[in-house]
Amino acid sequence: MALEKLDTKIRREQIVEAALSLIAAQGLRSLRVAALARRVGLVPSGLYRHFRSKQEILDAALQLVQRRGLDNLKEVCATTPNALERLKFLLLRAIKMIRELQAMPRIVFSEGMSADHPERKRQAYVILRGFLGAIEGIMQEGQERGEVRKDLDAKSLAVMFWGILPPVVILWHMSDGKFDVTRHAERSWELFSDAIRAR
Amino acid sequence: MALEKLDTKIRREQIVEAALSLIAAQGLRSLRVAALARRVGLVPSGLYRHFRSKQEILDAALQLVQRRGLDNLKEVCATTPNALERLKFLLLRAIKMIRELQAMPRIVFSEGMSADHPERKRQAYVILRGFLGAIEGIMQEGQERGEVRKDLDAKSLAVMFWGILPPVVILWHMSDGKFDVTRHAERSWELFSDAIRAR
Amino acid sequence: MALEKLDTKIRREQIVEAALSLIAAQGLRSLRVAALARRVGLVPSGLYRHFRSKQEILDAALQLVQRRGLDNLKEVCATTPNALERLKFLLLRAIKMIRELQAMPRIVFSEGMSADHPERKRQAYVILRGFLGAIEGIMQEGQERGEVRKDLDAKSLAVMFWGILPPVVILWHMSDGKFDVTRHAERSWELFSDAIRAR
Amino acid sequence: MALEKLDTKIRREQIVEAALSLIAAQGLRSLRVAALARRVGLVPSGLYRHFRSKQEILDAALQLVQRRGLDNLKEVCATTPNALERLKFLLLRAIKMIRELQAMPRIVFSEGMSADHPERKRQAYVILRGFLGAIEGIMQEGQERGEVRKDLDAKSLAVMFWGILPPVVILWHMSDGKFDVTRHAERSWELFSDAIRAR
DNA sequence: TATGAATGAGGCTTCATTCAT
DNA sequence: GATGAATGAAGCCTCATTCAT
Repeated sequence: MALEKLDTKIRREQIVEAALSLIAAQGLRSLRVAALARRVGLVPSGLYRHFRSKQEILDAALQLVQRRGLDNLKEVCATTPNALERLKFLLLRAIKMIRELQAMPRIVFSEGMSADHPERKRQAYVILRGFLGAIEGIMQEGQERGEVRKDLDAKSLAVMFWGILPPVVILWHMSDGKFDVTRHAERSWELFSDAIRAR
Repeated sequence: MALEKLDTKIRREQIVEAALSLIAAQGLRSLRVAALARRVGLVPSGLYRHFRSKQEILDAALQLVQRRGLDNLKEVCATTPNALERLKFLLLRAIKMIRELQAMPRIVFSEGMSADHPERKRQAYVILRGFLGAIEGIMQEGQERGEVRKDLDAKSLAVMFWGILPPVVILWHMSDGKFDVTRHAERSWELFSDAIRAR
Repeated sequence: MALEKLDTKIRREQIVEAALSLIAAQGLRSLRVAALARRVGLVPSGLYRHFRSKQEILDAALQLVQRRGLDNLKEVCATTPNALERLKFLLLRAIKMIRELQAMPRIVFSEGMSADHPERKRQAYVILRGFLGAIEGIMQEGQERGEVRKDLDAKSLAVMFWGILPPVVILWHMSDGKFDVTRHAERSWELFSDAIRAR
Repeated sequence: MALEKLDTKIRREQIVEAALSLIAAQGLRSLRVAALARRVGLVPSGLYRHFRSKQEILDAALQLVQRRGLDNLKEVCATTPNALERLKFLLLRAIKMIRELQAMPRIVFSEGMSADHPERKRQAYVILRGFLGAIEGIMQEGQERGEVRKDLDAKSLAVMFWGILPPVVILWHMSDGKFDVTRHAERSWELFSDAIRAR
């Protein structure tokens, strides 16, 4: 219908964005190239001019997720040197992204990840470890700066911090958005930050 | 091949168990009736003597998950009246079940849940809320008995407690079992129980 | 359940009768051995003690239909020597049988007849021709006895007479029994008998 | 094999035509999408580009049958105002169509009609009643114009006239085309038209 | 004689992908 | 760059039938 011919670079972005959005809505395994094509105003076969396969689109989506996450981290770190503040901002951003772009966590938790292609599962794990490493860095800095208790393992704390997200996402999804994620995240954060704050 | 004829009651158990196991390994959406049949030494159509459809198998799996969870709760509550001890035991049991029967969380988080049949999504949510309610009850009792801080909302605490599990499961799965779930769960528990313990 | 062990002869009759009844209700192609078995209080595999295959049951049903038809003819012919009266009685009996045992026409018209096994199609044709032949005989006698017009071909008249039935059955079936078959058959008969009556 | 790509409009026609032809040959219940696809030089899944399901193909076939029947009626009515002539032409056309496109009656009589989807049975009945209504109209006009006996019910006459067809079709089919339909139809018509002609 | 578990062929449909236009 | 027809693999399920008990 549209028959609007767009540059491949623009198309690739559109497609990946649409993929993320659909994954957010329905999960990775439910992603159909037909639905994806429709979303960008194309016909299924049209996608194959821009990507060699569905897999390639998924790979690109994963990379986008990584890039966004890292951008988030960078921006947050630029805002304040305080570890607890950084973490709080990070959490808020993540929560906001859950609403806007729920795909981010879903693409990472997704079962499709493993079943289809162990390759991508590994890749997702690498990405996740990257995040965890970055958070661990923040934790360590916080310990060095006397903001975070030193008797706790920075690595464990990083996992715990990140761990606030999954249950929130799950409840958000299972309750069809009725569960108040922001409130719960805030309460979790209060308890958690109180518990790890250096006294 | 096998042609070992077994009673339908036994077969049903086998099949549900196998389904849970496959879901644990590959996710709900990846569950194929062919694989399931092979697992129990049957031909695909053979399953249909014992269940009317794949859906029915999934329903049975969900019910089994629920039953096991409730049994866990009951047994744990019978062991000790102390809220924090109950929760700790509950967590340990859950962690053990993650190893044995990782399907339990996955069948609940699964994206397939929603996409395929909203019916089952709702059902899963009901089950989850049942657990959360039970945990909330334990928390309240704990507050009344002076074991748990009274300035925190029991409902939120229940969600937070349950929330220890999802990240653990995810990491366990993504790391192909290399992530040390027990250790992490214990550390999370220590931090959490310290934070909520009445002073 | 029943586990009532019955003589094979009785069972065979039961089964054929049930087959006819089911065919009457749903058509030949829709006949399932599971349904058939249930109808006689047996389990599917139980049928195979009495018949070697579904085909054999169908063959037996066809033969029963033939036998009943011939019995009808014989009885009617015994009642009166008058051709038109014989035909009228025959028609009334057939109509009554459509209600009671609609299978008779259906098994003959059935599409399954041809598709599955040309053998049976041929057989059904033989049976039908037998009936038509008998009716033709009645017509000829009627012509000889001066009851039926002699300028018409007895064979054609036989087909026309028999031809009253199919549309009646079709309408009966399509209208879910709401179409008044008796009335229509009577009117058809009046017109037809008037038209062929010797003047 | 063929890999001849054809326009969807053409394909739809081809497919419906092929469906009608296969139904004519083997009956509605015997229609397999594999056979249908082979007939039009496609692979089974190829049909699904042009129709959403087998049901849809069947619906289209039914509509085609209706359209053809109505076209017939219209053309015949345009030829002559005389009721008996109209009916005769109509019969001849129908007989010709039985040869060409025997599916037309079969799709209407089919048992599959009822068993599979009561919806379609109802639809077929509506179509049939449409025809019967049209024929009734012709009869009434004929009565008004003094061509047809007024002492007979137009509705009944319509059913009787239409009723000439089913036995003809059945015999044609059961005899594998050896039964001379044209001759029989002509004789039936003579008897019938004589009987209803106003004197 | 009857049961019920098991089989294998075959049915409809979905979906990622290819290819000529 | 985009379309739309076609493909083939794979998925779920039905059903007649066999066989040990």
